[in-house]
Amino acid sequence: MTLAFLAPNELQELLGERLKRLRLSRNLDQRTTAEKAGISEKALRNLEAGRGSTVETLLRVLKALDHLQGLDMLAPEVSVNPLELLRQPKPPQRVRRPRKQNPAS
Amino acid sequence: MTLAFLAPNELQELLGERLKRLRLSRNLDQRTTAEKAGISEKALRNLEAGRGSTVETLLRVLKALDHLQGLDMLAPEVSVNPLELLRQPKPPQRVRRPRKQNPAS
DNA sequence: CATCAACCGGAATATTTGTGCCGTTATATC
DNA sequence: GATATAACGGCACAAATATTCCGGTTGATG
Repeated sequence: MTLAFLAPNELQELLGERLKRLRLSRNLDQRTTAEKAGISEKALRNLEAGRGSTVETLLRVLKALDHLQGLDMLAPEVSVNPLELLRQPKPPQRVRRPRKQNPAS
Repeated sequence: MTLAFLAPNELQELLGERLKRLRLSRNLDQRTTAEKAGISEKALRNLEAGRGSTVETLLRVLKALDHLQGLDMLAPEVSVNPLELLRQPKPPQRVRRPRKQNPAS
């Protein structure tokens, strides 16, 4: 809940700190981690400092830290609810907003 | 385990698909989601298509979808193990690799 | 089956991030 | 303490992403 009150760059910093702790717990230094991830040391430093990164950099680092399972929680894979499956043959591909009403007629 | 075999851009696509499903389950369209996140619709489309995004864009969208809790699983906050706390006053800030040996002497 | 809006992707430009290199800081060990 | 080196931050340039605008496609609904 407390996370919801943080600004985007504060969230980035928080994420960076946690990734750094994760790396340290794996007993890896920035050099070998960056090398394993296929990115530059500077990109890793920027990520850990919350200074801005790409999603690709983030995923590469997670993979290098053997922590890709975190993805499942970020956005869980579909659970095929057997009950819903009978009533909705195809899940909605798009959202429908209520039609605009004629103001006065 | 199966995630570990995917290439970075495949991971990005997978993440994008899941985020899109998450948005649809919230019954939100791209326009209002992007607006709520403070980004352009195109940036959201690129994210959902796994076409490359920044960490900031990702975090903004997660926040707009009320799914910041996913961060905890991505990189969990420190659990202050009371036992370790006694023996390690300060957690290591850096990793130490074995010292270079003198080849022959 | 016609309609309307949600969704999509391309192009041009602005902004941000990555890379490589550097000197500096600081921390774990001797 | 002295030392080795992991970690840090700045800068210039290359590369990637964001924004804006656009026309086209498609799926949910009347």
